[in-house]
Amino acid sequence: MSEVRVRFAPSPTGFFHIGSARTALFNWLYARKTGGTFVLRIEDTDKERNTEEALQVLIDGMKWLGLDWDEGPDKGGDYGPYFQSERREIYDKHLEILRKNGRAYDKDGAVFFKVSGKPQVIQDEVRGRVERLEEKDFVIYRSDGSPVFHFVNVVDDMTMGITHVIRGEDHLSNTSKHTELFAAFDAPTPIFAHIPLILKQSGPGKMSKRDKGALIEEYQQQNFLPSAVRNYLCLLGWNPKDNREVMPIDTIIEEFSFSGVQKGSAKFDEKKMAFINMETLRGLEIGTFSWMASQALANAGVIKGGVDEDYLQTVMQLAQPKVNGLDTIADYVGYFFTEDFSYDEKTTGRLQKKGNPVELLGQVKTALASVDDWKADSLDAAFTALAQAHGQEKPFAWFPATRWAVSGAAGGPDLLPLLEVLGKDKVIARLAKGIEQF
RNA sequence: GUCCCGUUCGUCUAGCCUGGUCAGGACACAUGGUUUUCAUCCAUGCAACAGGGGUUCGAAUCCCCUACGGGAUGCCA
Repeated sequence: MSEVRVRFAPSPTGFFHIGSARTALFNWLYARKTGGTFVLRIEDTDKERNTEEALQVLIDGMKWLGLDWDEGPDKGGDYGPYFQSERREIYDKHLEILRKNGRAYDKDGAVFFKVSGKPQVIQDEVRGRVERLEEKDFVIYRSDGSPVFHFVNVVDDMTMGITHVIRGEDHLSNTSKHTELFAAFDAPTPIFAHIPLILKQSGPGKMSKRDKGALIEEYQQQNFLPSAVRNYLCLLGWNPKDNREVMPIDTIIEEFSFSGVQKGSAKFDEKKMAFINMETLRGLEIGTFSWMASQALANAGVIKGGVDEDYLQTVMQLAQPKVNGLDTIADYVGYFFTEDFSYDEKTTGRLQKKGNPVELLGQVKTALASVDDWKADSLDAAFTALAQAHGQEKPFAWFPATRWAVSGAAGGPDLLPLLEVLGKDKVIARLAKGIEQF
């Protein structure tokens, strides 16, 4: 373990915002890169909003993204408690220090902090030297007796031995308040790194919880790969300075540095997110892919109960190179697992316009019924023989109707392997069912 | 209003520190190809240094100004 101690200090609001998630991620990356400690501290001072469920959303999201913490809720640690609501004694003790220093005074029923009047110099790891004068004394305890954010934040960072404060740029202007406080406690100032904000993809301003893609819960629900979401989030505001984009997390940890962090804020791009997700999906081991796909299929109600592992994996071998997301996998390969699939009406109409599907399907059914060695090669031979019997070189004329009859769709995996995997009985039965549709 | 931060293709960005490359890559988009089909794949194309002034033989790169965007200026966090 190195000396580095970083923290993520969210306040549980009932949702996990993408911007918060990225702040957590950058802290986590830095901790893992340096062999330091990643602390999760819960800023649950707002009694009204802080429910058990709200905390759970946060914890689920963190776990889903694979951002494990070394100290915090469920983990404990030597610097607890890790809930601000349980640290009141510590705050009050520190208020007394400031009072003794002559840096805190009462006014209008509240407690004010007396600023030094000196410009605060922040050596920011991302932005370089930033200088700002904190002009006015500010409130550290409200008239209702509760301590305010700036005060508790500094006291917590100080007492928890935080060495690096990595947070959103919206806190850059607040930093002069914080350095004033650290100095007043005669405590060393942590190293700051202010990371850019994530802006909404269209229109002005930062992502708000109402924007599409703003909440980690959405990605969980839509069966995005957590590693892909995490990868994309890394790329929003950081890059390894070469052209690599889709990378394993170990590589990102290895390459991560503040010099690679962007100064300007970045717009969220759902298309790129989807692309990274697809790329990540393609790179999965077939076993992993099959397992995840089966979860998605089960959620969609396509799979009920157990499925034969070998069959599942064979189907997924066809699907993996072509599918672009797990949220649509049920549409793409659902018919492999259930007879309860629907025929695409547009395709039905198109087939009727183009020729006589009933006749075509009847011919295919007869041709395939006599195939005993049910392999793609033999099926190819049977189709070719059928074509040649009708004076055609290639059997392409029979393909669209066949695909439609067995899958209900106009597109999908390669037809012959598809038929092979589906098996003779199902194919013959579905050809018959297809004929009845007209 | 004041203070702080920022600004390269539509988007994410490389290049800037240590001036000299047709300003590179990716997503998106367009066209063509492959494919029975398709959500894949391949090829090609489109497209940017916010504006103005300096410094310099030469500026995306260094300096200044302006504009625009964001943040702070709360007894919110």
